[in-house]
Amino acid sequence: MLLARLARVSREVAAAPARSRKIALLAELFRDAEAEDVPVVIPYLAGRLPQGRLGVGWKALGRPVEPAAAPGLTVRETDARLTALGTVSGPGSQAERARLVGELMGLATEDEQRFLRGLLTGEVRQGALDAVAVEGLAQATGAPAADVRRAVMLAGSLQTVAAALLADGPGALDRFRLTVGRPVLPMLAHSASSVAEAVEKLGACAVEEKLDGIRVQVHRDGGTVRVHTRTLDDITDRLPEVTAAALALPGDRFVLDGEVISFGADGRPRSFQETAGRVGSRTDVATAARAVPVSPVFFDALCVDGRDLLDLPLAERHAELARLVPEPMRVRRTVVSGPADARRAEEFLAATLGRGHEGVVVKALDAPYSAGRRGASWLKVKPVHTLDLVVLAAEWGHGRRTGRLSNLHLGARTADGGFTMLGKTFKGMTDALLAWQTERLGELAVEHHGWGVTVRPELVVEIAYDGLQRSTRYPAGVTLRFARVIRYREDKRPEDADTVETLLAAHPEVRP
DNA sequence: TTCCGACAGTGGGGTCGCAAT
DNA sequence: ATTGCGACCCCACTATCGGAA
Repeated sequence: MLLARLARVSREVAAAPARSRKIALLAELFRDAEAEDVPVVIPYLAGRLPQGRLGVGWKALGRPVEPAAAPGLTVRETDARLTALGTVSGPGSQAERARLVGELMGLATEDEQRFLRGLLTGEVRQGALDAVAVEGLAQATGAPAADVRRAVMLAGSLQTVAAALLADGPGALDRFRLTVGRPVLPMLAHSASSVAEAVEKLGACAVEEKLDGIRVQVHRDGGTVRVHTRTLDDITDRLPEVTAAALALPGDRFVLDGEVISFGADGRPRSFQETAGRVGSRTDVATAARAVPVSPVFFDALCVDGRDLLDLPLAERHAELARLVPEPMRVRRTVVSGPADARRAEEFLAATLGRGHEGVVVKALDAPYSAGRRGASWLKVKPVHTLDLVVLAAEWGHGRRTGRLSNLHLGARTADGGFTMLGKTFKGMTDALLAWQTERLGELAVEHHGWGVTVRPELVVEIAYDGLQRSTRYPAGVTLRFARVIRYREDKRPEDADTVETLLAAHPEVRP
């Protein structure tokens, strides 16, 4: 199959607003793909490369290359060239990668170049990723969409399921069961603004402490342990403590879900930055482990003694977890019978925050483990802080925000009457707000740049954030975590904005 | 008919590893 | 030795479609 066909379908998918139309377009393409092309066609139209990321970003893409006049690239040749590109390393590799990318682009038409750039940067912007591709695959093969989706979650891979399905038909889906050693996509949580709201929605529930670390899925099959991240990356080699802990448990074949976090000598959790730095270290793991030892803390069991627990209610899965994993290696929790009991949940949240943790996750006791989904039966609750800050600049948006000033530079007042930048945010804006701020900031602009505008520091905006973290990028030595816009405060003047001093005083645990 | 669940898009900051300077 | 890029951790929020209620 020619790459040009994929590029054209991708453009049509992007242009079709209806999800059903996107699915139909993908299904048609998948039906026409030859068996050898399937392992490439499916991920490409789901906006991903089968090889994963190749070390090519905007810089390596470089200057535009003169496009080919007529399409000639096949899907298979493209894939072969990108596979070769992915193996390049060592001195001179950046230039070599750029050369190979340029060579490939030179063989591609303008349409194909656009598609390839999207794939390489991970931004195809066609309004369809894995979920829509799954529906398309189901339609192309006549298999029930729910069954295909479930197989993908259990396989942790769309292309594995696609290849099996197109080769052997819907019967192949039965092969995809929870298997120790093969990671499944983890269940995720929605947010709730308060514990009371969460308990109101869920009824009888468990309230568990939310640790600010790295999500892990741990598989043990006899003497073999594998540790995977939320995106199913294998990080076993970086976390010897987790392997040791899993091997010490009184079970032979199990899959556990939990968090890895580092505790300080005082028993309190270290900052997310410290834990993440440790988990990210892979060159000298032994040294990193001495400096920042980590502990696994589990909250769910997907499989125990080889028995699949996914469809059991949380209450039963937790009973299995408690049988296998001793107390200190489990997340603290309390069980609440319903809204009438919500005060106990509030107290538990307060105690959890007092221990230095991030918040809680409220989970319905009767809910199964919805692998790969952001189920409504898990609700996280974290305290939110707010500040009044001043807009110092704004950047032009991309995609659907093209032509709008989007990303705001946020400043806090300093003692000398000036402002210091604390970070940026693009979150929390409606289309109407984007239009309004584009207009208003245009009026306040003092300098126009390619990236946006700097403005007179006059507009006050109320910002929500999750906490402070240390920063080497910003002059105050701190930055806001997960900053988002609540609303503009036109009733406030810049001299009413919050100061760096009050901000630092509110977060004594963070020292710039 | 209205409501709501699921998705995709739009980017944020930090840290590490690696190659280039 | 330092700098810059890319990958991958953490993530919030809005718009939209389409099925559920």
